[in-house]
Amino acid sequence: MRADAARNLEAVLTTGARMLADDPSSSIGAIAAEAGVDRRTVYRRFASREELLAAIYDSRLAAVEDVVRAARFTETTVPVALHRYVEGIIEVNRRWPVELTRMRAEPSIQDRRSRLSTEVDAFLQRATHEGFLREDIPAGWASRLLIQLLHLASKEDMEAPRAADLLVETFLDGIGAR
Amino acid sequence: MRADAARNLEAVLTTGARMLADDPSSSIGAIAAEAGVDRRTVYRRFASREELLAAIYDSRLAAVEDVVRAARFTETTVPVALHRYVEGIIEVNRRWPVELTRMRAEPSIQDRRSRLSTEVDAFLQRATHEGFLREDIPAGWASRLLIQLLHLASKEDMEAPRAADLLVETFLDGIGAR
DNA sequence: CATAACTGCCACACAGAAGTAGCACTTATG
DNA sequence: CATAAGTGCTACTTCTGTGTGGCAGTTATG
Repeated sequence: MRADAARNLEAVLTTGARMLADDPSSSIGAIAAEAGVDRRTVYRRFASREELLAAIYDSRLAAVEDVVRAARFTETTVPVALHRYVEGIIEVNRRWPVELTRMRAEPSIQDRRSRLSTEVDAFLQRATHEGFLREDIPAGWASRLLIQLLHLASKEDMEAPRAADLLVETFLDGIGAR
Repeated sequence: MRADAARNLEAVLTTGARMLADDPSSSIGAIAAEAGVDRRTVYRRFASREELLAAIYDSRLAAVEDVVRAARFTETTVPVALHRYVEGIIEVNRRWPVELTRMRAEPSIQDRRSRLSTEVDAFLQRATHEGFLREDIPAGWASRLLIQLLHLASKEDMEAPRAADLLVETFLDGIGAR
């Protein structure tokens, strides 16, 4: 692929992610215009709107997979892995702010998604066993809470590392006074 | 208004809220069908799609206003008011699961919305002064965290009071082990 | 039960977006 | 610099959703 074509493709994907996060019904024409490209150019890469969405979602998923791999959930101490994971996901959320829930149906993507959440769940369970998390909370609450906090921290106007610190502190200690 | 007409109107509003929360681009036809009503009936009440959305949003806003009023932010102790507020909003979120962010532009609605968030912010500030919340957190973090936790707890499969307890506990203490 | 209110259905014009086709033009790369 | 890759533009068809009109039929309410 030619270098400029790759640049255009990248622009379409990231711009699309940003616009679709803001308005899920954004038209291909609008996305193309915002990316500085003709509508026809998008259709040369993607046969349909669905394919573009799948490609955007795939980009996000790949980025998340990289973060999970780099976090080394099973090989590092809980605090270190948690910080690496949180900081990484915040950056992914900012670059690929796509609402994951929108992509039901795609079986292959669904599969990768559930594999990731299994890994995170296992990590949280390990954290519980090692005494970092309370044991008297409903099943699933920790993981859903973490996801929600990640959405929140990603939108916060601060550097990813600081946002990650704030998130982890809130996650573990809440914001109640001692 | 005739009683059956009122029932239909109610069905259109609540069904619309539910469907639009799931897919913001739901068509009026789809909403009408799901509500067991003809598409034309919707257009007899609302001149346009925008008006229907505004009416749905207005319903939610009114419900939130009721909850805030009933919470008595300035007249009750912090823990009691917080619990009342949280439990009330969870119920509102379940009956009117509309994404508020979608309604930018409407000036009158925007106004009521900002008034509500001002009241909540003032309450959280009072809670901080009275020693219930930490003082060393960034401005706005507490209120955005609370909103996010409310989304999370509303989707949880448990009675509103239990979900409220879990939320408040997480809000104040986090989920880290002592 | 008479009446007014309300509804369902068929039909229509209109707008916007999806997707497709071909051609002239530009530009990265060997 | 020659060439193949890539792009922009105009135009077209198709489809779906919005919004409107009219009319026959049903139903709540006095």
